[in-house]
Amino acid sequence: MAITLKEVAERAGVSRSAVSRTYTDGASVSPKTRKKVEKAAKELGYSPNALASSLTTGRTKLIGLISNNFHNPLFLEVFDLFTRRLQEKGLRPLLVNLTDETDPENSLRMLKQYSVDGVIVASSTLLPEFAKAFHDAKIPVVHSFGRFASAPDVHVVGVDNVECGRMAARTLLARGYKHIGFLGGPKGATSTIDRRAGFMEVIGQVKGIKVKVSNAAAYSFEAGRAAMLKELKASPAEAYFCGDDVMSIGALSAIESAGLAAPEDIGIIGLNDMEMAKWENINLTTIRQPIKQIVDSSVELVIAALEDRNRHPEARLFSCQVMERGTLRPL
Amino acid sequence: MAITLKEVAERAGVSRSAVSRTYTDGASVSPKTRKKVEKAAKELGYSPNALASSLTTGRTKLIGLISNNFHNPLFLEVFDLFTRRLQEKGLRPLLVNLTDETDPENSLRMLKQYSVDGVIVASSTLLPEFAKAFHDAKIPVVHSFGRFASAPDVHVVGVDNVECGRMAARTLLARGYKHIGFLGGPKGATSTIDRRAGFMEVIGQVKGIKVKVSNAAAYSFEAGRAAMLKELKASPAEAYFCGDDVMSIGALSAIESAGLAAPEDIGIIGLNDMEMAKWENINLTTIRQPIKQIVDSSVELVIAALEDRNRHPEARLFSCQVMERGTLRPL
DNA sequence: ATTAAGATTGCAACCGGTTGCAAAAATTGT
DNA sequence: ACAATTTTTGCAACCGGTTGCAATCTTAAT
Repeated sequence: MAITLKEVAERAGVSRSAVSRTYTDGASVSPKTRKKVEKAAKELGYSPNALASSLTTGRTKLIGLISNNFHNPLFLEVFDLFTRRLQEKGLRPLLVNLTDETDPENSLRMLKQYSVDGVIVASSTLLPEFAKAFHDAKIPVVHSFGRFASAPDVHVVGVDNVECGRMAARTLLARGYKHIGFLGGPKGATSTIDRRAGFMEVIGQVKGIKVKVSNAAAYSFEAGRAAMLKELKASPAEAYFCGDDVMSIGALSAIESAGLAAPEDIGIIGLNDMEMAKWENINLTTIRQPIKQIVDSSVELVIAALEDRNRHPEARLFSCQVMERGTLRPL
Repeated sequence: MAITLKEVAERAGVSRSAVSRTYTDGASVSPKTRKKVEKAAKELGYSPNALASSLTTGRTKLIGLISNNFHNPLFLEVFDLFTRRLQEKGLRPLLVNLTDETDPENSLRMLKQYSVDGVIVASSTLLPEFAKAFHDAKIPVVHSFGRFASAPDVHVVGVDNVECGRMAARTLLARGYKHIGFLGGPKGATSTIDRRAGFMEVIGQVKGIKVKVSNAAAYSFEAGRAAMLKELKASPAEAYFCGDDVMSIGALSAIESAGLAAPEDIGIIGLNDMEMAKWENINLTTIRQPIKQIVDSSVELVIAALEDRNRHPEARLFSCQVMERGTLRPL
């Protein structure tokens, strides 16, 4: 077993409180005792047990990081950013993979058992109700990449998907496309619903534009490819706004398989700007989500939420930006 | 604050021990008390505090999952598998991102503070010494995707990289390539060193084969692309064994940029078989690492290690397999 | 030198559980 | 019905820390 407070205290010839106070900042310890304690601690190789201390302090510095996006390369970047940022802030991510099998009920209970200080739900496909369950259980929660609401139930950090839809539509129109397609993610996904609304709103304001709407079965390569192959059989549009980058790459692959090319025959604009999008052989024109800012802001917000448990639910939105690359014809 | 044991005990009209025993399997409780306790617990919404119990039991069911591969898409799959598997076994992954800035010392201390039951180091680029530090600190550790050693210091689960190198060489030779290239990952990476050894061993046994060896700066798209662009300037080989799939895709992109094609002009064989490798527009011939087996075996091994702390360090190797796709000329 | 104020210290109770032990209750056998 | 077992139960100590409080020690001021 590891070295304990008591052993250090004995070796240093002081009380257990003295040792404890040495490792609690703001506590009163004389430089002399501190020195003695630190010496003893070093000799024994002592490091305080964070879990034991959490018992009395009520803080574990554990943050539940919940996601169900373990197949979207963007989320590898997201996890990278989250883990780094949390580490920087002295917090530890307890990772939960919300697969279809694990029922949410269960992961909530588990996170309660480990008394996490707060929870970050990182997913665009998860329902707001899920995040709300934590809120109801009095656990500070922020829904990262969640759906915007003007009076949210829980803290949300993400992008305005409606605006993304508008942006995509404007981008396509500006390039003179007259017959355009919305190739969304799964029909039920709130992100898809919102983007579609913004998209149609802009298109609706312009005369003489033909629109096609369809949905892929998932935000995945295969689904994107399948959906585009289907499009290509019926009369395809001139350019598509795809659900996300992975789907876009699937669509590009379908276009290529059909002996066509982007942007010459069909234009594609994606969404996310994951690292891969700028690989030279993909070179995808896409709408960038500022994931670093979203992550940093989420962490900041969860910290704020656990400092003030009654903080009013807040929505933080970041604006996206078109990354001009090679899958849409030039302006 | 959450409901505690004591409150449940009072409500159920039993002692605290009775409540505790209700949630400890193997403990002796009569069906009658159990029922009373469960009723009270349900009414109050009680769930036991795992951290408090860890104090006396010495088990947290927390497993440190350490990695530095947050830019390799394969590792998203790996994390997916690890989190699922650990969850299935009732264990919780505490994720640590070992960036260049965070010194290892630090993460060791942190994991001690959270008294994780065990640690899984998931990385092929991390030195065995790092994993050993945990071993020395008496924390059960398995180095997943680590370097094979016949008398390992610590549990290792992975593939035999020397054999992978041989396999790659044989595959290229079987296809009649006479001038072949080894385009490794970073020079110091043990995985690269081992694969190169196996590769050269096989090549050395055959007469009349010309070999070129070079290294990319990292297991990354950019590095793979840069390295291949450099190759293309000097007289390139007919086919290359690339460090991994991401590098391979970078190399393919370089080939394409140069107006050449794979496999017609230059053949490529990668390593890993990440999901993306089978995307139709990539269609990479590669050597598959059985990551599911590696992950499952790692979890099993870390569990075994924490049940028997004196278990002798063990190396578990899995064999790889060539995935025949479209970037090498046919047999 | 004396006193008041401030800083430091140790005691003991507590955080939310677990567990060895002995007493109490239930079960078994005759 | 009674003794011998076996099960169940509560007490109390403990896990590794924190913290309010009162006692002690310093320091500064008169």
